[in-house]
Amino acid sequence: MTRLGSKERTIFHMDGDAFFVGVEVAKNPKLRGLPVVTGEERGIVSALSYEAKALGIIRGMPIFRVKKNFPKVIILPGDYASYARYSSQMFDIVRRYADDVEEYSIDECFADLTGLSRSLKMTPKEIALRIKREVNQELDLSVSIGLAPTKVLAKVASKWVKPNGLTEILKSDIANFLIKTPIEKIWGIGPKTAEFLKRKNILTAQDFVSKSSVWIKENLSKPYETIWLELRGEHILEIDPILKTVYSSIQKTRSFHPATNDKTFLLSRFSKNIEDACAKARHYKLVSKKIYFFLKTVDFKCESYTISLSSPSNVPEIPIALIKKNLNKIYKDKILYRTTGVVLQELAPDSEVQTDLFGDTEGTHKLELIHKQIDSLEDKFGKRVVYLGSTHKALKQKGLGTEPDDEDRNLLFL
DNA sequence: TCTGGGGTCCTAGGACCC
DNA sequence: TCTGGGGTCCTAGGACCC
Repeated sequence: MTRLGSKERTIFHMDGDAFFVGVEVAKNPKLRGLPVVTGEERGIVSALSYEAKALGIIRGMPIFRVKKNFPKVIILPGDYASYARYSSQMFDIVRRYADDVEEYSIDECFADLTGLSRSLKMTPKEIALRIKREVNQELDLSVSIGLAPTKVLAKVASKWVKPNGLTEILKSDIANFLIKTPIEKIWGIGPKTAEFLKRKNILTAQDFVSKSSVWIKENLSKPYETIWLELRGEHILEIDPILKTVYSSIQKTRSFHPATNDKTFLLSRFSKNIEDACAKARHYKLVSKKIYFFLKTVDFKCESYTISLSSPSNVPEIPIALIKKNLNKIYKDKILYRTTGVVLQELAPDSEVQTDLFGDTEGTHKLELIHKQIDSLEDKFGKRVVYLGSTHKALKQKGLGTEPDDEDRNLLFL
């Protein structure tokens, strides 16, 4: 009998190199070797090639500045359908070798290689090399891979050599890596905690793991204790191979320029947020019990309010009316706002919710049927062939979002 | 990094109850 | 009239991730 608990693990982490741009180059090899950025549709750089990085461009830089200062850079809009396709092909290659693959984000995955060496007659490093080569040859994508006893260490490893790297951290060798890892580079330690730790003279990951367990418990919350253990080589975080089809919340937010305090306009933005969020909820067959909505001011302050629905729903009409009614809870006259956003919370599968047709005083059921029809129209004719009249104003302003001209669109007034 | 959008998880503290 | 100690549940908000 083997005892899994006591066994050394080999955790694999793979990270796409400049993934969005990588896919663009794979789609169009003429772009190879050129400075390329994506994010045109958002107005800021979301991904950039290493050639673009070498020029001094960074993530989040406004596109207009790229155009002005770096006229030779190729600027592309995001093509998320392609990214998703390449992503799943990439993960499928990992699945040729490992059973449990966790799709952590569109360009990252974890896998447990423990025990595979025997059956595959390869070392973990050889397996990783095979995966890397297959991703390379079949998808024309470059990835960096880390191998280590835990997930947190595997993240350290995959970042060690980039792009196109392969790094293994052996248990006996952990300290050598941690000495050279600044505290703020550790997965799960963000700016706030890094600042706190630095004030305590903890500058590297090695400084961090040298602290006693008591000190960690007294000074930090639970997630940091997990990180502390994992950095010491103790396996805590499991690989979670369940595919993401259930959301616990769905969020839609959009910023606009210039900032405004025009209530009618803000309401139309909320209307669009709600429409989009509800469409996604219907797509995943989820209904929401609570609507959280917020305004962000020009100086990035947030005012929010939560509304509970009398019955779970995924149609936009009722939430929109409720936001309209409650807007004054968060809206102040003289303040300029730059963002509206909504979050559908407490999501549950719509099958679990009994539609109470007799108590349906608000006509919810009818609305659900109408929206199902609209959804299938959109499948056929494209997004936003039909939308609510209350959203119209949000789409009217040009250059705000990604929407095409709306001249010949159909409005639905309810 | 002068700041876009979409997520998750954890905690402190209030409300309420015995 | 004043009062202890403890539990649960919920919510808002912080921190972090890609």
